[in-house]
Amino acid sequence: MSQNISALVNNAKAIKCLYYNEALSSSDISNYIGKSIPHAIKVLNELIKEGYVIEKGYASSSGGRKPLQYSLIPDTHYIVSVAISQFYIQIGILDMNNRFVADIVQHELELDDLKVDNLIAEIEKYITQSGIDSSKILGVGVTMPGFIDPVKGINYTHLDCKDVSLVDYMQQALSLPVFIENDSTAIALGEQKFGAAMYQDDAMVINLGWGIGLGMIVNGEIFRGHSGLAGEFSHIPLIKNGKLCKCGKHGCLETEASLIAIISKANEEIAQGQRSSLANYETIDADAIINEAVKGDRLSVKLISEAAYHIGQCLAILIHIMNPAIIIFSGKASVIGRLWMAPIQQAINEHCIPRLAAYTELVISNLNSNAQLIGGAVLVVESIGKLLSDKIEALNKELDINQ
Amino acid sequence: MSQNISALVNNAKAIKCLYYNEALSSSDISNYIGKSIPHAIKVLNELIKEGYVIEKGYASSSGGRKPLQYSLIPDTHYIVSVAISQFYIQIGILDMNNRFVADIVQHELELDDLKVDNLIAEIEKYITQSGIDSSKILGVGVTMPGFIDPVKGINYTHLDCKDVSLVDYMQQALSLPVFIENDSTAIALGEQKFGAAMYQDDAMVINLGWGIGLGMIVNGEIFRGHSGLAGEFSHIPLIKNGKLCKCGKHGCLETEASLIAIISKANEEIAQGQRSSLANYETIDADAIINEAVKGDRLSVKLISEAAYHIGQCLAILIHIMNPAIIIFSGKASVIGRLWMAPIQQAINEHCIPRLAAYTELVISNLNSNAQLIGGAVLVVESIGKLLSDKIEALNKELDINQ
DNA sequence: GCAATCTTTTTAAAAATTTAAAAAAGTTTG
DNA sequence: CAAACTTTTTTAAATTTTTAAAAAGATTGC
Repeated sequence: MSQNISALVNNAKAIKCLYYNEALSSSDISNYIGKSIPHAIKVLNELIKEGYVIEKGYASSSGGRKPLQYSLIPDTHYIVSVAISQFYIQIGILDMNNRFVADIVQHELELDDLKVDNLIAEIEKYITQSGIDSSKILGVGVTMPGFIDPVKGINYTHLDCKDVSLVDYMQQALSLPVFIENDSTAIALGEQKFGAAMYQDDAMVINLGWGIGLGMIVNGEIFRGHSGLAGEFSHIPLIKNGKLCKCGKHGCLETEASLIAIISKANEEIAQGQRSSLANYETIDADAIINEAVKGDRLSVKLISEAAYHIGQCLAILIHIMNPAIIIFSGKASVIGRLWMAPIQQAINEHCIPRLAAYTELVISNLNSNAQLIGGAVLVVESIGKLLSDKIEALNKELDINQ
Repeated sequence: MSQNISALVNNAKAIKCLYYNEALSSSDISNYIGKSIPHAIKVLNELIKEGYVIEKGYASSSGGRKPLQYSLIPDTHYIVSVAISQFYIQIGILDMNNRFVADIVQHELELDDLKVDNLIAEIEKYITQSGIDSSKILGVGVTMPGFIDPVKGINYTHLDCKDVSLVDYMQQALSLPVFIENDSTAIALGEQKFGAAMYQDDAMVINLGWGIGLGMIVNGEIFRGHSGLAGEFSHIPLIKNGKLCKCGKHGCLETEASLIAIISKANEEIAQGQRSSLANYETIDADAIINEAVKGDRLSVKLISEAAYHIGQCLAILIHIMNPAIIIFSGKASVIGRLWMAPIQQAINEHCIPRLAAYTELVISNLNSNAQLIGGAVLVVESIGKLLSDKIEALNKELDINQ
C-alpha cells in the first residue's frame, strides 16, 4: 500500500526537470533522471495518477512519430518565495510553471530592524490576500544575506531565534515547510535554472547589490566549500591599508565597491563641493546614483566606474582560480549593466592571462530584479524529494494510528 | 563469452579502491562501489578468477565474525611513472600495491631542451633495466609542467609532436598505454589517494617547486574548470607595477615567490655585496638556498620568508573563494616546510576573515619528493576502466578475425 | 564454559531496471 | 501515393541489483 521511498527519488527528479522546462517528452525525462525510457514512462504515469503531471499534446518531429509532451499541472501546488535584502523584503507566490500568480509585494524594512514575528505576519498576510488555499502551498523559500546553514536552517548573522533554528521557528508558526538560503546563492540558483547559467556547468554569479555577493556553480552544482563559507568574494583583500570593513579587516573589496560604499563616497564628494546633479537630492541613495548615472551625471558615472574596476580586479583573480565558462552579473544593481561592464572588462583584460580571459564570457542577467525571488522558489523545488517523503511518512503514521 | 562492458565499471572501481587501500573487506568494497554486499562479493570473485585479487586472511573484529580481507596481487601488473620538472626527469615503476619495485632514476634534463624521442628512449631503457616483462605493464603516467589536455593527450606548452598528440606518439613508440597530466594536478592526485588529502573532499594542494602550482580537489574530484585552466595560482596579480612575468603580465605571484625568482633575487643581493654563506657557492641554485636556509643563513631565510609571505597573501584570497578544508604544501621545496609555514600563516591571519582562516588546516605533505611520481601512477590507475575495456575490445576483435 | 550478543557471509527470493524487438505514428522521397 | 525511412511508444523477456532471512563465526560477560 504505502509508496516506496526509493521510487520517490525518480519522481522528485522528474518533477524538478518539469518545473524547469515547460514541457518534456518521455525521452527528455529519461535523460534527466538517468533511467531508461520505459522506466521514465512508468514514473510519469505515477505522477499523472498523483495529479502532478498532465499530457500536453504532441511536439513536432523531424521525420518520425511525434513525441508526447508532459507538463506539470500549474495550479495543483504553489510556492511562496521571500527575498530579503538590506533595506526591504519582497514576497511572491509562484505556480508549478514558475509563474508569479499574484503581485509581488515589497516592504521597506531594514534587515537590522527586522523581527522574525514581523516577517511571519507579513508572509501570512500575503498568503491570505493571495486567496490561495494554504494546503496547496508546497513550501516557503526564504533567501537573505548572512552566513546561512541551509541544512540546519540557521542564519548565523541575522534573525537569531534563541533555542530553535530560524527554519523550525517559522515552520511552526506558518504550518508550512520552510527553507532558507543565502541571497547570492539563491540568485545563482535562479540563474542556473532559468537564467544565463542554464546550460553552463561552471558559472560565477555576481550579486551586485548593497554588498557584492558571489554564488558559485561548479560541476553543475551550487558550491559551498567545506564549511559553507565559499565565495566570500566581497572580503577579498584588495587595497593595501584600505578602509576598515565590518568584517574587521582593512581594504576588502566591499569597502570600495558596494552600493553602500558608493553612496558614502558620493556624500563625501558632494560635501567637498563637487558639482553633480546628485547635489539636488535631499538624501542620496542607490536609486539616485543609478538614475543620475544613467542620465550621464559625471560624478555618478565616475563612482560606478571606479567600483566596477575594483570588482574587475577581483574577478580577474576569480577567473585565474576557477576558470569559469561564464560570469553573470545579477542582483538589484545589475540593471545598469552597461555602466559596469566596460571598466570591469578593462580590469579583467589588464589583470588576466589573455587565454583565460578569452575563455570567460561576461553577461548581464536577463532575470532582472526577480532573480532572488525565483531562486527562492527553486530552493523549494530542489527540496521536493524531501517534501514528498515527509508527506508519505506523515500518511503512513496516520495509517498506523488508525489501525 | 565476451565480457559485459557495463559490469566492467564496477570491476574497475573495485580495483581502484584496492589499489588505494592495502586490504579491504567485502563491506568496504560495497561502500566504495556503491552496490550491495552480495554484488560486491560477486565482483570480487570475478576479479579473483581474472587474477587481479587475492583473499588476504581475516581482519580483527570488535565482537563479531571476522571480515575476510581482499587485496590486489602485487606482481601481476606494474605501472611506470615519469615525473618531469623544469630541470630534471624522474622515472619509477610501481606494483599493484603502490610500492616502487625498482630504484627511481633521475636524469638532469632541462625541460626546454627535452626531446620526445629522448624521453621515450630513457623510458624504454628504464623498463628494460627493471627486468619487468613489458606485457605486465598496465601503462605509463607522464606528468609535467604546462597547459595539458589529458583527454586529447596534448601538452600545449611543451613537447609538441606536430601532427599527432604527445600521447599518441608515445603510445606508438612504447607500445604501451600512455597518460599525461599537469605536474601540480598529479601531485594533488597523489595527495588525494595516499597523502594528506586522503579523507578530505575539499583540498588545495600547493606545488612548491620551480614555479608555484596549484592542484584543486573539489567535492572529492580534481577540479579543472571549464577549459582546463583552473588553478592558475602563480599568475594571480599580486604586486602593482611588478616585474614582467613570462605570461606577459606584470606582478604575478610567480615573479615574486617561485624558486626561480628567489634564486635570481639571491644573485642580485650577493652581487650588491650582501653578506651570506651563499657567496661561497660557485652557482647559486635551489639546493644551495634550501641548504643554507636550513643552516640558518640570514639572507636565505629572508628570501624564503618573503616569498612565503607573498604566497600566504594569495592563499588568503584562495581561502575566501574556495573555503577548503585543508591546504597541503607539497612538491620539491616543501621539504623545508618549517621555513615556509610561519610567514604563510602570518599572511593568512592578516588577510583572512578569522572564521575562514580558523576552518582551514595547513599541513606539509608527508609524501616528500615522491608526490609527483605517485600521482603519475594514480593517473594510470584512475584510467583502469578504459584499460580494461580496451583489452576486452581487442580480445573480441581477435575472436572476430579468427572466426 | 556457555548463553547472549554482535558482525560477517551466504542464500534465495523479490524487486528494480534495462534490453531488444515489435508496433505505432509520422515524414520524406521518387 | 506507396515505399522507405525516422522516431516514439509499447511490450515482454532478460538481466541486474537489492532485500531479508538464515547461517556461520567471533566476542563478551556472567
